[in-house]
Amino acid sequence: MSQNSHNQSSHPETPEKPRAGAQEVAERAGVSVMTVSRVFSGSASVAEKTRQRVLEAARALDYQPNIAARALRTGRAETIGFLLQSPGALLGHFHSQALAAFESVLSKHDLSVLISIAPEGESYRRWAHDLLRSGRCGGLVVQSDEISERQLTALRKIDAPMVLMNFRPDASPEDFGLTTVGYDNRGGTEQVVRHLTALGHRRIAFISGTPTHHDAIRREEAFIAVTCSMGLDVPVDWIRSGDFSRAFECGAAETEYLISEQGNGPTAVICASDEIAMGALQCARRCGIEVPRDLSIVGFDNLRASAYTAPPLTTVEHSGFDLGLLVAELLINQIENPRTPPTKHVLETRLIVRESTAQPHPDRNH
Amino acid sequence: MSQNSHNQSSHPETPEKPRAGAQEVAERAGVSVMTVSRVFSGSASVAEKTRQRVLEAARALDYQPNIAARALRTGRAETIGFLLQSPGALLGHFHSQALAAFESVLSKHDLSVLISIAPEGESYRRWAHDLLRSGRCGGLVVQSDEISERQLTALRKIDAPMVLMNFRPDASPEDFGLTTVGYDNRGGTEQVVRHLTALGHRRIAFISGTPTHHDAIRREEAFIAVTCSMGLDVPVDWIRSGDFSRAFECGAAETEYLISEQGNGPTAVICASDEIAMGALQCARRCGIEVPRDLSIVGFDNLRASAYTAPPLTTVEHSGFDLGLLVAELLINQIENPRTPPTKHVLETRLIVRESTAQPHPDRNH
DNA sequence: TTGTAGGCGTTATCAA
DNA sequence: TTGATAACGCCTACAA
Repeated sequence: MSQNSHNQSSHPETPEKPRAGAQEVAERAGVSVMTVSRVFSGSASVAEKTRQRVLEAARALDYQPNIAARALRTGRAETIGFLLQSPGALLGHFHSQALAAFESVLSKHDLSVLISIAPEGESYRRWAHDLLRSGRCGGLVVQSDEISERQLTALRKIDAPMVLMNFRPDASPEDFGLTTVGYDNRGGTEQVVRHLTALGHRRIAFISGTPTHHDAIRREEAFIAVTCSMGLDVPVDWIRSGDFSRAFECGAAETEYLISEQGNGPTAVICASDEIAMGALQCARRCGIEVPRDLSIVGFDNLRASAYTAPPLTTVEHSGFDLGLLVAELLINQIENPRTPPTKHVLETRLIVRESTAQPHPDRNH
Repeated sequence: MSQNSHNQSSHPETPEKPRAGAQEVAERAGVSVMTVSRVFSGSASVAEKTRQRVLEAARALDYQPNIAARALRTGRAETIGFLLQSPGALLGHFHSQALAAFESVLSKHDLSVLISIAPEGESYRRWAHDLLRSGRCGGLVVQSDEISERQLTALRKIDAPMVLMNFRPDASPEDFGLTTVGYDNRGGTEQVVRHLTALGHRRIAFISGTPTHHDAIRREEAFIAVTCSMGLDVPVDWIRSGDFSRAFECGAAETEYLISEQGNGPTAVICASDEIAMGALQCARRCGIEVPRDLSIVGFDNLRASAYTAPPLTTVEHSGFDLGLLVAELLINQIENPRTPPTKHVLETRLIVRESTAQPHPDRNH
């Protein structure tokens, strides 16, 4: 819409003119439009004195280069799409944190961030493709927590700056030809298991997340691999599948199942997220199971609330903020060097020990 | 960047051409570019048969109208800026929810959502103004939780579709000339106080949020007004100022202060947010104060975790999702009817009674 | 219902 | 270091 009737500016000599273009600025500064263009795009060299005159004229006229004209002319969109798989994705603290960090870096590079949530029933590829093709975006960040192999293959065909955020990074980047960033879920899980075994636990259960979610898959895989390599015996029904979108409920329900084998159940439960762990905590409380005396519970994510649960939760920290910074950096690099080969990045995680874990109670230990 | 080398499409007859324009589509369909334009902008009527031919040609060529050219020509940006006051704003579940809802509505109208976080040390007005002036945005949603009167006055001068999200709606819209949407903090607070007095509480304290935050201000004002009108005596130091950005810590610290007056302290504490209440809950637990027997605690927000605290939290629910939907609706209306007078909207809140509130313990009651 | 001409504001190219 | 010119792809007139 942009109805134009701005006529207040901190500058005294403001005109009533609705919208100044490079032409007006040029006239006022006594130069050509090209010089104005050069000053604002920073492309070629302009004599310092001329530059100042142009800038002054621009300020007086409240001039801003028209982004649409620029995009049309250069064929480059100064906007990066941040693609989320579902509306719920925004509610997770990690994507929010990543987005905030991402935006802060991009805005410093005069790049805008466009948010787009996956339209129901449309292929990932078409969605991403359309954003690029219409000129809306010059690059993409794709939240790929639950992306399938097929969708991934389709995405590879898209030739534009792109970073996959939180794709399960088990293959090498050459294998799928895309730059990815993710957490070291395996390392985090291993730290948790070692922490528990060091306390003396041998009977450890696992409550997983959404079965298609890469974080859940990786954490579960790692749990199995690590417990196995340590010679721990984990009954198959101690690995419970869960659902991140109904984390609390599911944590409670699965915990109820696990503690039903009185005296024979696990002495510790590792949850694929802190929210699941909070559900587990409530279930234990309701059933009269004391944490950590009767049961140790561990989460994953280190939400802010996790230091304030009863008892405070032992968990694995990983920073969405760092993720966002890294994604921004990689994307900008791809824009500046279009032929950069894809790379894979794994961010560190850190075990935070609080009060929800302790030695197993002697009565329940072997 | 958009290096063009897409050459895979579900359609068989895909060309190697990098990027089809309306011209190519027109040729292929045997019509003029104008007809193509009409088909895609839906502006004028086109014979159904022609329309189909054009659509088919477009599909074959993978044509998408160039958004920059359109914006340049029409002077209309099909992008709406969603302006946040701080990176932290994204972490609150309400803004995330609102954003998700907002995006879902806008995308149905072929409008894009641009995220922008307030640059440090730049005036609100300039920030908003630049986004509009550069043609990046055709309208704005401004998160105004902590906007000052001065900034507000400056914003009024901007003439573009705009909605203020969560501005303290105590003046009538004509007074400040801007459309605003917010929650009924007063009503919510009143419900909480009535709930507590109905249980028999007479000694009620309040832990507020960030002093400049409109929600905190309104909730605190409402608390004072309601307790006063009910003849409750609230010592001045029972109204504690807080900080939403350090909510947990501050909830714990202020609660510690409040319970230090053993036997003479409040029997109930109302917190300006659930996170503050979680801090309060932890403090009580640490100090051996049993909730709700010795102290009732109420929050505000109904976070998902609030049903899983120990004990589950009595709180006030308000929907960020509904907020986002309403904001979208109002903004679209302003775009379609540029001269719509500003309006003010207040969303309902709802008391959720859980287990953190109960009758005051006889020993501590008068 | 369809086509023709022109220009939106910027930058690439070439010349001075 | 600066300027003139053309073109980016689309849409608003108007004419047919």
